[in-house]
Amino acid sequence: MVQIPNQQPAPRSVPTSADVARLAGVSRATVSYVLNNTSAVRISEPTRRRVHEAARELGYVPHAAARSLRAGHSRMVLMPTSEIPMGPLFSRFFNELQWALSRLDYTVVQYASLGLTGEDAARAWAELRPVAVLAPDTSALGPRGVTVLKRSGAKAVFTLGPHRVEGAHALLMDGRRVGEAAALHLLSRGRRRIGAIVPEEPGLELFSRPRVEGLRAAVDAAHLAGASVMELPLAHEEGSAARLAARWRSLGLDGVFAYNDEYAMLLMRALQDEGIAIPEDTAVIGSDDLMLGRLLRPRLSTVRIELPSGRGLAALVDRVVRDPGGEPEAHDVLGAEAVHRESS
Amino acid sequence: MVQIPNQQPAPRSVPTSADVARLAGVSRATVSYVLNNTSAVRISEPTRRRVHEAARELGYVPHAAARSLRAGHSRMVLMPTSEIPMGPLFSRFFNELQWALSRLDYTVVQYASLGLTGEDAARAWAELRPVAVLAPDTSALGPRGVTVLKRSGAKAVFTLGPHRVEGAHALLMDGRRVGEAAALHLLSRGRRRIGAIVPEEPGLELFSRPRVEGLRAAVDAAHLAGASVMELPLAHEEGSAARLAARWRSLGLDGVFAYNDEYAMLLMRALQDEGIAIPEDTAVIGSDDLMLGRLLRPRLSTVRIELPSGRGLAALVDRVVRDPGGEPEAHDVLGAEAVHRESS
DNA sequence: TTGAAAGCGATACCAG
DNA sequence: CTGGTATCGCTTTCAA
Repeated sequence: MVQIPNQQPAPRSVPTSADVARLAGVSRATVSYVLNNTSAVRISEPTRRRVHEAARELGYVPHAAARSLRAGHSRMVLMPTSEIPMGPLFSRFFNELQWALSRLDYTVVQYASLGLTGEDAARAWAELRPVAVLAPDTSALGPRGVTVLKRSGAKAVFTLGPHRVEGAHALLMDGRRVGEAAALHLLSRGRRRIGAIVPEEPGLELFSRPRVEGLRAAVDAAHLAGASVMELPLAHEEGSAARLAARWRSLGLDGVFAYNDEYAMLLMRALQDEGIAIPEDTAVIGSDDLMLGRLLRPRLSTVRIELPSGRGLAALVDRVVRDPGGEPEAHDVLGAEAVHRESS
Repeated sequence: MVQIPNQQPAPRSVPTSADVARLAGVSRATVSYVLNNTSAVRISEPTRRRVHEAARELGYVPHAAARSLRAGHSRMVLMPTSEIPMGPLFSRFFNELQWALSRLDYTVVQYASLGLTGEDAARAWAELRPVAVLAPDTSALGPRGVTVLKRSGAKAVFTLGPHRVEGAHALLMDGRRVGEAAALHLLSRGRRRIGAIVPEEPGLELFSRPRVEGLRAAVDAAHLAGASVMELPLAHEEGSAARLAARWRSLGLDGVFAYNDEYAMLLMRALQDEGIAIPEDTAVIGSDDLMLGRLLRPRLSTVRIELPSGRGLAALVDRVVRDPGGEPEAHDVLGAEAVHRESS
C-alpha cells in the first residue's frame, strides 16, 4: 500500500465514507459496518484497524443529515427557545431535562425561531424532522401547529406552560398555583386588601396573568368580608417603583403579592424609602425563593416553586416517543408553597 | 424490470414532494420550482396554484436534511450551550446575536453537548455540518477541535471567552478588564488591602479567575506601598458568607471586589450583620451592574460591562462565512467601567 | 413549460 | 467476510 507522506493542506473537500473506503482499500459498506460496530456482520480485525486508521487520518466525521435521511428518522428533540430569558429556576430545570434526555441518547437542540409563532413556527421546526418537540407556551403553538408537527413525523409534541393545546401532551405549569399560595398566606396573616403587582414588561404577561388570576380566585373563594384584589402595574425600574410607593397610602392596601422576588425587592425598597413599615403597614410576599430574598431586611416571604425532576420528564418523553398512540396527557408539574419569613 | 405492486399499508406517512407532485398532477421538479420560487424557470399560473394547493392540503413541509444534503451546504450556525447558566447580561447578548443572525438568514441552533469537551465535542458538532460555530470557552475546544470543525466544512469558527484558540476567530471577553476597573476604583478611593471574592461554585472559575488576575495585576502595577490582594473563597450561600464575615476584622481588609453584584449582596449583608460599616470600614464593589445593586443600602458600586451589539457581530460572522480565507482575528468585545455609588 | 434522471452521503439488503 | 446496489427527499441540469 502506498502511503503518501505529505502533510500538505489535505483535500480541501470534506471527507466522506467513500474517501475512507478508498484509503482503507475496502468498500463503503465495510466502512459503515466497522464505524457503526454493526453486530450482524463480522469484520476481520485487520480490516477494522485499517478502516479506523483511515478514518482518523482523514478526520472523517459522519454526516448527520445523510444518516437520518437514510434512516428515515432522527433522535432529535427540539426545544424552541423563547426570546424572553428564563430565570434561574427554569434554567436549572431545562438543563436537567436536557441532560436526562441526552442520557437517553437523544440529541437535544434549541432552535431560535425568532419572530415566528403558531403554524409558521411549527413549519420551521418541522423542517428539521425532530422526533419530539418541547415547545414553551410562548410560541403560541396552536392545534394546527401541533398537527403540522405530527404530520412531519414528530412522535411526541409537548407544550410547557400554563395552557393546554389540543393534540399535544402538556407539562402544565399552572401559575395560578403560585397566586393561590400567596393569597392563602396573606389571608391567613390577616390581610384583606391585597395588591397584585403586574410587571409591565411585555413578555412577562404570559407568566404574570395566571399568577394574578390564581390570587384573585383564591381571595374570592375565601368569602371573607372586605377582601379584595387590586392590580398594580410596575416596571422593573426604580422610578416606576417610586411612583407607585408615593401613592401607596392612598391605596389602603395591607398586603401585596409582588409577582416574584425581584419585583418584591424593588417594591419593598421603594415602600421603605417612603416610610411604610413592612410587614406592619403592608405585608409583602414574592415568589420563586431566590437567594436575594433571604438577604433582604426584613427577610422576604416567598412562594417556593417546585419543578419536577428532569429525569422523570425525560422518561416520559421517551415513553411517548416509543408509543405515540396514546391520548395526549396533561401533567401538572408545578408545585407552589408559601414560605413565611419576616415580610408578611 | 418488475414493478413491485405498491404497498398500500402506508397509513400516515410523511408527505414528500413526490406526493405533492402526484396530487397536483405534475413532476417533482415542477413542485420544487414552484415552492422555491425559482426565478430561472417560469411556471404557468394555473400550475403554480395547483402545486400550492396540493402542498397545503397534504401539510407538506420540506425536509431540511435532504435539502442541505443536496445543496452541499447549510446555513446553520451552531452555538453549543454550556451547562452553567448565563446571567441576564449574556442572555441578552446571545438573544441579540441570535436575532441578528436570523435576520441574515442563518438558522441558529443551540446544541447541548453535555459532558463532551474538546475534540469529542467538536466531532459531535461537526456531524451537523454547521457553516459556522460560536463556541463558548467552557467547551474547551482546542486547536484540534477547531481543525475537526473546519475539515467538516465549517467556514467560520469563533470562540467566545477569555482565551484565544489557535485557528479560530475570537470574540475575546477578557474578564481581566473587570478586575482592573475594580482595582483602579478601589485604589482611587484610598483602599490598599484589598480582598477578592472567589466563588466556590465550580463552573464559575472560568469567569472568576480572569477577574481576580486583572485585579491583582492592576494593584501590582500601581506600585503603591502596602497595597495587596487577598483571595477569599465564598460559596453562594448564607452560611459561607457568615463564616467569612465572622473572621473579617482579623483579615484587616479595607476594600473588597466581590466577583459580581450577587456575591456582593451576599457579602455585604453578612458584613452588615457583623457590624462592619460599609464603606467606612470596608469598601465593596461588585460587577455586572444588576438592578439589585441600586436597591441595596448603601447603594452598591459596581463594574458595568459593555458587550458589543449583536448586529455587528452577526455581520462579522457573515463576513467570515463568505470569505473564510483570512487569518483568524481576535476582537476585544468586553468593555468594563467602574460605577461609583455608595458602597465604596 | 414540463419531465426524466443524476446525485448529495450513509446504510442495509442480497450476492458472491 | 466483503462488495455491489437501491434507497432516503430534494435540487438541478439537460431534453423534450
